Amino acid sequence: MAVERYNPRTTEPKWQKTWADASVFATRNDDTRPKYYVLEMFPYPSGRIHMGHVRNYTMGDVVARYKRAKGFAVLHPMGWDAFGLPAENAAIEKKVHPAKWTYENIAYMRGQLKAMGLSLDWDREIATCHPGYYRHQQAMFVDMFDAGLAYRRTSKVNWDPVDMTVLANEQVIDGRGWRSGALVEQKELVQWNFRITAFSDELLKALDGLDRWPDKVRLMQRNWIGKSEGLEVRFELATPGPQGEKTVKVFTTRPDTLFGASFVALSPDHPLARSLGETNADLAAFQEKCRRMGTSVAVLETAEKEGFDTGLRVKHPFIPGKTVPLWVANFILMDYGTGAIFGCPAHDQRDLDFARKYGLEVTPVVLPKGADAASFTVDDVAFVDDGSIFNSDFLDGLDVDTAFDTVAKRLEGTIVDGAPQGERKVNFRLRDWLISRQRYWGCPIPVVHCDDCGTVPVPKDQLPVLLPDDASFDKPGNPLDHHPTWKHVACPKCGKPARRETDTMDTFVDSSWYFARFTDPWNTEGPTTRAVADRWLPVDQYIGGIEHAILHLLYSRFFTRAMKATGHVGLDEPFAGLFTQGMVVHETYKGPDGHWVSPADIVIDETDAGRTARMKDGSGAVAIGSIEKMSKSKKNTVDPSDIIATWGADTARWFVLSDSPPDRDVIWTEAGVEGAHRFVQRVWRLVGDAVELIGGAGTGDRSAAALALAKATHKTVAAVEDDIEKLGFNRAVARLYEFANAIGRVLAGPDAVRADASLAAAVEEAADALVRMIAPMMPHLAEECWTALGRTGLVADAAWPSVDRALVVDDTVTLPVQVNGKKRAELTIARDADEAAVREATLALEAVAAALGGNPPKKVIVVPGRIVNVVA
RNA sequence: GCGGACGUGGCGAAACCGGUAGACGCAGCGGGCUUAAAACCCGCAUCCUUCGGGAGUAGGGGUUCGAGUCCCCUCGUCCGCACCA
Repeated sequence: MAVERYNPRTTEPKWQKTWADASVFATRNDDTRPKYYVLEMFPYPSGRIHMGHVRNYTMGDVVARYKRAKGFAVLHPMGWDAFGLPAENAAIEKKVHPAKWTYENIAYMRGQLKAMGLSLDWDREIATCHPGYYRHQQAMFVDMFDAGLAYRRTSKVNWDPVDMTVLANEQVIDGRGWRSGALVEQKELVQWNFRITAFSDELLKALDGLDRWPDKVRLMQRNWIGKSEGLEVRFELATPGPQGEKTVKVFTTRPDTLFGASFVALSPDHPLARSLGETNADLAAFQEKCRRMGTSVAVLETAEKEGFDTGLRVKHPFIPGKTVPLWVANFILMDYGTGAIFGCPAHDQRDLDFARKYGLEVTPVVLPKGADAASFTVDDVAFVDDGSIFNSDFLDGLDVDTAFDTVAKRLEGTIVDGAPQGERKVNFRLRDWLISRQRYWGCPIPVVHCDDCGTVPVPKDQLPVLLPDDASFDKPGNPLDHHPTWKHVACPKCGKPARRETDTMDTFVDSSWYFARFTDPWNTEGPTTRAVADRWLPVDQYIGGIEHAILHLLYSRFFTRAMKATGHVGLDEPFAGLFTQGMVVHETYKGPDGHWVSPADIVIDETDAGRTARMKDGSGAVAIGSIEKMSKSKKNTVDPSDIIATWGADTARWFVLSDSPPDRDVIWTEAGVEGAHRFVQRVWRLVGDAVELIGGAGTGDRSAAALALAKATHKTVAAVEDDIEKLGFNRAVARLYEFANAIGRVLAGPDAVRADASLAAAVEEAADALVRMIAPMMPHLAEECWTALGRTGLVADAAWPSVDRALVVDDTVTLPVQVNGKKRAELTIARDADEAAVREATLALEAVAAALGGNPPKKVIVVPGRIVNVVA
């Protein structure tokens, strides 16, 4: 028997055409079967797909094809997150219009995705930069404006004074603009925001119901929202501030430590700090220095803690005559709480670092359990846990919670400057969502500014507000702002000359509702068609990178609520199931000249002595570096198109599913790909070999060999099904390898199969099941095998094999037998044997008897179906 | 700095609820087939060992009849931090 090698290069395009011609994966909105919506995070059209996309879309495709086989009406669409910075950078650097650049990238990447053989409904394809998409986004912005969910306020941005442009945080490198190298300044602009904080509590509470989300993502979102219950305390200034300020309001979650307060600190942008700065040149210089740090929280908080003593003092609320100094400090954020804190160094690490640096008092007021009040001191490590309060007058002896309440009650009842000195307050870390971007390639914010009428939303019948095609990118600043005519319009209300808003929306807005648009992308009247959206949503399984754990997912959760409030959808939570997949990583290599070199240019030699590498062109030895995220700068990328051209899409798909658990990083290796390809050929050979032996009528009782194979088949189907349901693709792959080995062992003896009709029938069943099971993972190979087996139709339309439960469970089990927790023997016994029988059989074992040495066991622990442990 | 995760053979991993650590794959080694090579097939493979056994899941401690799994501490790596997507 000679089976030709399987040739993916001819086979894969053939089946892709077959699927496309028959519209196999086009989903009808009137399909009445139970629905299943599987979605992968749509790509940014950067130019070419990368291995991360291959992994992400393969996983989604396995789920989509599996659910189709299980009888669901599957919605599995694809689109493009098409607005964004790189298109504008390309316009500046390569003089190509962002639209042209973007649409060309989309065309190329669409071809790459199609070559992967994904079961996508391409009829629903959308691009967020298309007016047919963003017009609806503008309409929803107007709805949200009317509902009070969109508003303007002043916020800080990173300003590049040379390029005269706003910089993204990633464009600020060591405090300087990435292109100009100029020191970045903080600048205040009036900008548009979405009122996500209106939903703070709800977004927090609803996390509990998202039981098909990873716990880590829910925890990260919980911490991000950051609900904390505390107290606002107004400290009285010992002498009034320059504007006559009498008090400073701080927010604290630890009022119990008030007696340990040794300073009060203001954000450099706190109104009182500002007014003090007006008359104090040194303070103004300090504030100026703080403003040169950019706006990134990570930078602000990792910077060396610095402060400035204003010279003013505030009165301690409880200790008559005591005052503490008022500082301005660089690590106090104006956006959180009241922009001011009181510092209790003994019980807060950051305050302690600050106090040690500036020689401020450190008074411990919470005593750890068992510590001695007379000798307890705090040196370099703050004590932040619970304990009993001391050094604190009327709080002494109380625990932290009780002291909190006592302080709160006392301050609520104290009147300072005409108001209670303390007020209980629930504070959130979550800030409103700043959506204004001073950029061209984004969705224009549909608003007109009129001197008489103020801020006027563009009426819906005048939407979309289109981007002008003829923008110029060679001048610094926002192309929309310096466009000669675009922003000059008549006020929609009074008709007088007015100005368009020139800010565009954050691209996170685009990706906050695309999943809803996919349900009816053909609707020209509105963003969604309610009945259709309500049928398909929520997304049953959403798959994407962990890097989106907070922002994209939280914004989408908010936007869905906003869409509900404005009547566009009928649900709160867009994603019922979430899976976050790991990255594709690769070894790095440095060539003889010390520069990074591409894996495509080297050869790896593996021997007993280890792995070495050299240049393919013979130019010298290559140093093998660490395994890192694929990146252009380190040249450790692999182009999916090259892989598909060389090995075929099925090989690439199989590899990214096989090697690592899907939520962990997978290391791309050439050897691993070769292994995956060997399996492709192996399946093809197995099916070819099986075809020669099957087709007879397998009737009557099964032989022992046939029963064994049938059991292997049904156990494998049950296990693979379970694995795919849990997205454990690497486990499913391992089981399919084992199953192929089992089939291979039977096919190695073809004469035995020919002599045993029941075995031939079992082989046919096994081959049939194997093909159906690999179909979601290697769809082209599966179709080819399906045809070879003589099946009609497409395996893409075939059902998932059903499991005969009677063949999955065995009559006997083999239990490990431990003595004192160490394995000493095995016991094979009837599966339904009761505990007494297991105990008796265990004690009769030679190894157990020897270990006991004639003494009775102290204890025998029998865990049914699992283990026996004898305690001697 | 804050928040979140991860760490198991030469390598990627498996072990689902606290119950046989290392399934499956990669690389390696030995053998078969072959004039030869590739492909393919079979086998060996955590470490130490006096061959009885002992040690072992980043390191240290704890709970338990039993810990890779639970708890505490330490170390290392990775992700996010609000204008990259």
